[in-house]
Amino acid sequence: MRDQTRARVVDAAATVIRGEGPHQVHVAKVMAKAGLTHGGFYFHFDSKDALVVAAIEQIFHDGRVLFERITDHADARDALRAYVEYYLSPAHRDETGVSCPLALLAIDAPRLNPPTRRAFADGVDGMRGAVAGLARAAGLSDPDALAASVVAELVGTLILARAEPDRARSDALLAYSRAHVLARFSL
Amino acid sequence: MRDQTRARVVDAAATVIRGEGPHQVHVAKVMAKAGLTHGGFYFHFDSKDALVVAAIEQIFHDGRVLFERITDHADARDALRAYVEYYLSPAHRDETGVSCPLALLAIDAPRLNPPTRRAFADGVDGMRGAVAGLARAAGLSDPDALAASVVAELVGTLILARAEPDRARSDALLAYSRAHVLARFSL
DNA sequence: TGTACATCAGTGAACGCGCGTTCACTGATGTAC
DNA sequence: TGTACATCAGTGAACGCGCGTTCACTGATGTAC
Repeated sequence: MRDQTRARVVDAAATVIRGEGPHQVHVAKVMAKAGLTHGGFYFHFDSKDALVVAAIEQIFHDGRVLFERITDHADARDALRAYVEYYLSPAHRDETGVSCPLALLAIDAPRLNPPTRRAFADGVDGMRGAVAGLARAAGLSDPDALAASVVAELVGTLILARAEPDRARSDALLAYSRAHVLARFSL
Repeated sequence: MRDQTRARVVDAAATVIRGEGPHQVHVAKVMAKAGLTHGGFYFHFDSKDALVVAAIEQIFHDGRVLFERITDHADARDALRAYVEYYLSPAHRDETGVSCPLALLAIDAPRLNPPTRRAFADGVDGMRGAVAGLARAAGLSDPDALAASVVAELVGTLILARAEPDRARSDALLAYSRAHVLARFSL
């Protein structure tokens, strides 16, 4: 019961962060989203910051699960293609639920409190490592550097596509980077 | 006198946004930074949001001036090279003053209030247009699409380089993207 | 040139509200005997 | 099996502080005559 309630609160906070950013996490709002009153909050968390840390870890966890589901192919080249095509799709750009943590949090990362920042840095390492692993399995040269550079390109494109108010131009931005990244992966 | 004071307040707000993000702009703090008391704030601005809009416009203006200074070369290829090399330099990553507005604000853009969001979208258009102009002058094919894609790559790399706590790894990230972007510009 | 008045560019106190945190209390569930 | 008590998982009121906004006021400067 206790663990389930806590998980509901963390999920509610993660939803707020995804939709409105980390500084819009407010105790009473998140507790209400979870169907509770704010008074019981400190039975589950030491502070609001502790909740934010837990929610960001949850966001990275959800991101990893999504990544594994999308890249679940026997062939590493198929996995890379599926990943890039999903990452730079209009569906991913418009997704309000589980999505890439980096595109949600990267600019705020240097300003977050130390434990939150560590949770972020660990998440980025995991992401880059996973892409590098696929690149290595696909026989591409210098997979670590390639993965780091491509991840930066994917994240930048997704962020700017979400910032572009004109839908057609946003779609074009995604399409161009998609073709370019696939070429970099020799796909 | 009035205009000078207002400009000081806007600059103070821009400094706060650059260092701490748009949601850290507080009337009393910004006025104190400008050497004033908070009571006089509404003599210069209609609301706090109006100040944020003005500060973001200032940030884009400063960014354009910086861009023009760096790309002030007779040859378009020299200008592109200078731009990319500065953009992806450790100095730019560590710069706390005037810097690229996109790398500071892009994730927050969709959540800003409408006038602020418009100021952001106009700024992005100006940036992409400037890079596309240089690409066209350098004789590169499909300059608009190339500019859009490269800007996304630059922004993504700078954001992630700033988020990476390990300095050596951050430097490596910049170096790899630098080489890659210069190659895309045939430089 | 001097006087009266208006406007400018602020100051500093106060208000009201939101939000993080605390705390006394409560009904439901678990445990001892 | 029933009774007494402890613990769990919350509720709801209250506190204190920060922050956006308002307002009465003030000394300095500008303008009319």
